[in-house]
Amino acid sequence: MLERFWQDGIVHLIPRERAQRSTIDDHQACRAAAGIGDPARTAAWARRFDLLADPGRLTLLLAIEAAGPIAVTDLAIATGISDTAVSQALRVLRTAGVVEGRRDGRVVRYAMSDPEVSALLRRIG
Amino acid sequence: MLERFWQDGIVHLIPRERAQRSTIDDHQACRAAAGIGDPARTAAWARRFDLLADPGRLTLLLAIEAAGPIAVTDLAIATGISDTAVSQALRVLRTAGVVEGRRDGRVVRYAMSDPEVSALLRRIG
DNA sequence: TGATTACCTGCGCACTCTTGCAGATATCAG
DNA sequence: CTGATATCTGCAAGAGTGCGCAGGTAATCA
Repeated sequence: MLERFWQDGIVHLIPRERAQRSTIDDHQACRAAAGIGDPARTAAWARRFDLLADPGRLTLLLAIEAAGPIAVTDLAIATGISDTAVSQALRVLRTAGVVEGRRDGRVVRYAMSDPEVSALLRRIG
Repeated sequence: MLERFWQDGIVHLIPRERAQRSTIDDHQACRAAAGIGDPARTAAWARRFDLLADPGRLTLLLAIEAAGPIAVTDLAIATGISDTAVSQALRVLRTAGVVEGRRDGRVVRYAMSDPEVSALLRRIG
């Protein structure tokens, strides 16, 4: 949470304790601080990117995005990843709320459940 | 590199060695395989996401995207990250080709150098 | 030249994450 | 019930990573 305060007649966004050391360029430092935005929002996006950062998970997500609700076995065959690794990856993605699985007899079919991630995947696909 | 081949009169995209185990749904497995696309492309995106996955680096990138060419010291002050950590993060980003620094006297100003990442940052900002 | 500023880098610690193996659970077929 | 299929889950190994500390380099100023 950055607090606004005045200094030299200009609104600054840098907390006082950090501003003690002289900046190279006040204006740019303030624009940078403004560009960061809400730390919680940044953390949430970092978490999303972290989920997409593993080649195996990214491949699985691209497959799920393309093939809609799809069984674990079919994902393993389509991607060439061992079914154990697929199951582990899906657990991580499920816990994070990025995918969700629905049981149908012996089969569990997975689909995307985070619209932001879906949009991101369509953008890079 | 997936190869197309015929089976049961339908074009499949699953390599033969994986297709030995029976699929739950052939059609969906093939759509999934098609959705994966080029593995090299997927790996490149996974690498990009990995760079964005660290909260510190993501914060720095948002700051750089917002404030254009900006000095290391100003980045440290604006983000509240130690200058050592900023320098380390910038080295990683520089090596990956996401940012580039230009020297101006004692100061090195950093700017974005990967349009894809820039677009991504503007999208979430 | 010597001091200061701005930035970079090697090292080491602590932490996290992915994966394979082995075993457990759940559902269906006979 | 028995066996087979589909999926899930602990555990341990191995690799990778971010950060602080201390020290190094480059450029400016007195």
